[in-house]
Amino acid sequence: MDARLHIEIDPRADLPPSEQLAQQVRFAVASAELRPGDRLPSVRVLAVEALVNPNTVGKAWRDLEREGVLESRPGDGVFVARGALKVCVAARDAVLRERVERLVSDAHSAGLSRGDVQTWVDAAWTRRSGWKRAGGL
Amino acid sequence: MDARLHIEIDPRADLPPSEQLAQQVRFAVASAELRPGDRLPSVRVLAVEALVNPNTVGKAWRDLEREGVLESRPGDGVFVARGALKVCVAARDAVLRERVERLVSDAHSAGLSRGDVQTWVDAAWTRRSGWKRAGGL
DNA sequence: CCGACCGTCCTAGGCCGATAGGACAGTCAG
DNA sequence: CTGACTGTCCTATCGGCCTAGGACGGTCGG
Repeated sequence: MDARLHIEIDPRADLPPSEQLAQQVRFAVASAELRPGDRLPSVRVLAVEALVNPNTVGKAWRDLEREGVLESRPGDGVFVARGALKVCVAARDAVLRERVERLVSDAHSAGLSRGDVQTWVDAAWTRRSGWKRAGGL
Repeated sequence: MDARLHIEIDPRADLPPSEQLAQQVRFAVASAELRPGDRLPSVRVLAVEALVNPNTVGKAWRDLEREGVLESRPGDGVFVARGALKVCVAARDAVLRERVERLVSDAHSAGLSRGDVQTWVDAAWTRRSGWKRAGGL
């Protein structure tokens, strides 16, 4: 039931730490790495691991609760909510499609060809998953 | 010689306005839309068009000058520097490859397949450039 | 020379988010 | 009950970045 998730926060990234935290949870739920009923690390424990302030973790948890991803039981812990998977899959698709959109838009206006981007995506994917066939998960 | 570039700033984006400004100039140079010797709009004029503060434009111009992209001639204007193209192409590739890397990394950890991303990229590109062949510009 | 434009610089303020540190109540094992 | 844990809340404070407004000197056409 207890989830051990390897959170990695980059304080210098474009997104604020609390949002990085929330997104990593959303993605973990969407990929079924986190499942409804799982208990997340406590605010203070995760704050130490992720090298952020407990309030920052609390903000992420609160945001996710408002989205229906988490369920908070004060005095007990925070848990992945029942309808979380559907919410997170939708959020994941929206976020990543938007990023693809902006990437392509910028690449296009910067003078890159379609093939350049395709090649880079392919190379990055291969580098990450070795030589497995397309159709991961 | 005078460059008319359509700058679009989103004050709510992840990147601060001055950085959006700088990147749009870098990309315009990389795509040869802006060429060495071209004069850029004055700080105050562009500030009005982009709906930002003149100081914000000034900061972007200053950053780009430090990179060797622009050349500032006080009392006259700012111009695209001689070695700008090489610098901007390198910067463009670095920035966009990094974004591809993070996109693929996130998509992978979020449970998406390689085909999902490839399809999205392809669709986005086609939507943008109609049905032209690969190898745009 | 003069005036309009240019980039640069400086001070002050506001906004947003993370940080620091503490206080509170609920839950649960011993 | 006690103590250790849980989430929540509140008040500063700090930092980055944009905003506001003004002042300075250089450049150039008339």
